[in-house]
Amino acid sequence: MAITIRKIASDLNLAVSTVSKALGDSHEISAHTKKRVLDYAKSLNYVPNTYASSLKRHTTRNIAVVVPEVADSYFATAINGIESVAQQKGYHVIIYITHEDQGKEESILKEFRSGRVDGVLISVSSGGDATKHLHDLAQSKIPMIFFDRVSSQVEAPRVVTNDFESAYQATEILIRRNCRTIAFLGLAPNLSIVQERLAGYHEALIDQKLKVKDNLILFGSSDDSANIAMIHKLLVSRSRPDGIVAATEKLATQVYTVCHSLRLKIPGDVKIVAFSSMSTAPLLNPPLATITQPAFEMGKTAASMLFKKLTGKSTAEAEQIMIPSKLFDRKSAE
Amino acid sequence: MAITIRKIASDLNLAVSTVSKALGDSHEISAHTKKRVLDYAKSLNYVPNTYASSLKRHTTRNIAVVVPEVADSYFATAINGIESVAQQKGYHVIIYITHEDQGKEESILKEFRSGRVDGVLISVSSGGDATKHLHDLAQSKIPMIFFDRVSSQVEAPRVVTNDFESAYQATEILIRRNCRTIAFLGLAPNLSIVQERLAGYHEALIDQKLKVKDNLILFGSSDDSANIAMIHKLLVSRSRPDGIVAATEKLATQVYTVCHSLRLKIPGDVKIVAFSSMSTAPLLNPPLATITQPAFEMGKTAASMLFKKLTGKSTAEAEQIMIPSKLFDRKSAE
DNA sequence: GTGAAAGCGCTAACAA
DNA sequence: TTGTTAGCGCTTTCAC
Repeated sequence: MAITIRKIASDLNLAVSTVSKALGDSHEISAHTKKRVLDYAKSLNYVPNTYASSLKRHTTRNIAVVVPEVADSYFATAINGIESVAQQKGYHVIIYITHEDQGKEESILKEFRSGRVDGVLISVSSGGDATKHLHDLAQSKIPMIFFDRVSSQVEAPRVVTNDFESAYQATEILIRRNCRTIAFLGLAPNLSIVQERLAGYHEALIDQKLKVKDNLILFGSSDDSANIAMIHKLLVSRSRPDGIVAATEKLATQVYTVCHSLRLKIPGDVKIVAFSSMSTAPLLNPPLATITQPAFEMGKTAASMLFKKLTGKSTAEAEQIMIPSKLFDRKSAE
Repeated sequence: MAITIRKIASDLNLAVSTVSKALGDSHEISAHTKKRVLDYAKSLNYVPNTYASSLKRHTTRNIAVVVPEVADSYFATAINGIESVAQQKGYHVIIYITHEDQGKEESILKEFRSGRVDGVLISVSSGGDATKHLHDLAQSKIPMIFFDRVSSQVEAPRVVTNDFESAYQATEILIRRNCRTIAFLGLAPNLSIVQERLAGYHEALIDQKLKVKDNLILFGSSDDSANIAMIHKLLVSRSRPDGIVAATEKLATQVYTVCHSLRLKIPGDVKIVAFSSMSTAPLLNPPLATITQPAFEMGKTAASMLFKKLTGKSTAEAEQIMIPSKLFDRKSAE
């Protein structure tokens, strides 16, 4: 049996409420009693039962972070950012991984109505177009903030990066380096970020009077070998691109793998710029030119927005914060 | 106000206990009543309040994962493994990041006595030698399993990899490739895994009749620029090594960075083998020879051990499971 | 098969 | 300043 407030109260000949207030450093309690309670509690190694107080107060000090994947430098770093502010505020971070599976995402979000968490930070999965579960949660009492992968259908505060401009820049740089057949590799086309990046790519091509060819726009999945096969096919086809804009780091490394196996030279045969937060990008062979998202900052900002909502200083419903990415021009695009 | 069991009961003209049992699919309840309750609950989108039931049952369906870092491929992948079994068992994973700070680790572990989690998986931080907090938790009712970075001072089940043999192999391969001045780069020397790896390195040198030189054994920290400076100093010194065994992937990439800036050739000037789970190791310049730990498996196994303890099929106190790492010989060691 | 009631550990009115 | 008391929403005897 863990030690409870009641035991402290009876041992000290006090009422439970007195002890509760003393522990909560209430001004109603005399300094003397407070000290007595605190000292005794410490000597007993008292730790309050979170569940009891959660039940009573309808608040949990837990926040949920829902991500498609955790072994990915963007999400791992964003989680770091989130955790840094959560920890500072005394909140706990529960991680939910959807593995790009919308069914999982739905059941996860549904659970949130059980009161296990006070708020939710989410980067949506690519597996599907349904938004009902997001709507339901947005409608509920529990605040939700999107980060990175947002849903344009659902009203909720969000933190994003400048995907459109970044993709535009990435494409432009390839054009400037004389690429004329530039492919775009994205994850599922239903993802907001993929749409934005694709649009940026598209516009850059148009602006530079290059044709947009559908067969150069490819969408991967979370199945690695399928992606490899897709990229392989692209790179052996007659319309082999001389430049690639990759919307995720996974796709970029897969391009590297395929190029190595096909003995294609980067950047000689094909140049590439990728959206990626990998710290090893400069160490790759060749160094990978990247659009580096401010992952840590985005996590931090999203968490701060959530805490603002939790403490009532509510951010407006559809508030959006944009934190720009940075282009690092490296060998792979030269 | 969320909808509760009581509302269902009164709407259906039943007792709360009946509803509770029906929801729990108890055999005491008639099929007819069960259906009535279940249907109505579903129509109301009823979700039970986890906190109330946790308070009552003294169990939370939460497990804690305590790691030094999350933006590291080993830990990220291990978390994936843990989450895969937790999700399947209907448990939630709360992530705690110590950032290699033992003070943080202590306060995190202390919180666990509040009943927020049913069990703990931990990979200890490097920042200090204290073990009291680990002892305290091991002594408490809440089960704890070590994975990867264990404490040799504290009795608890653990899952590890064959650090000693792996380091031995890594060192041996460098010797076979004619390295004669082999350095060892580790994190804090108080870490079990660093000790094991160092011992393996040590023994391989002895077995091959090479001298062990203290100035070739270096310990890094979580301060990147300090590590870089340390490595830089090592690589410009008169006793510059011709081989390096790096105990973590961070240190390995830092060696790459320094070598690039010093124009030192890998493997020509210095060869390197590193403990790492990076998926990009083969894509580095040059491809990095690695000891790859079974991160996902280790996470999965640790989680399974924990669930065994939670469900009473208790694993013996000091049970240890070892899952071997694999050596990938690549260009950096040739 | 169903219901009444006690209580998990804590908080917060309200009373003293 | 301190104490009494009524719950938070649920589970679980035990009685009907």
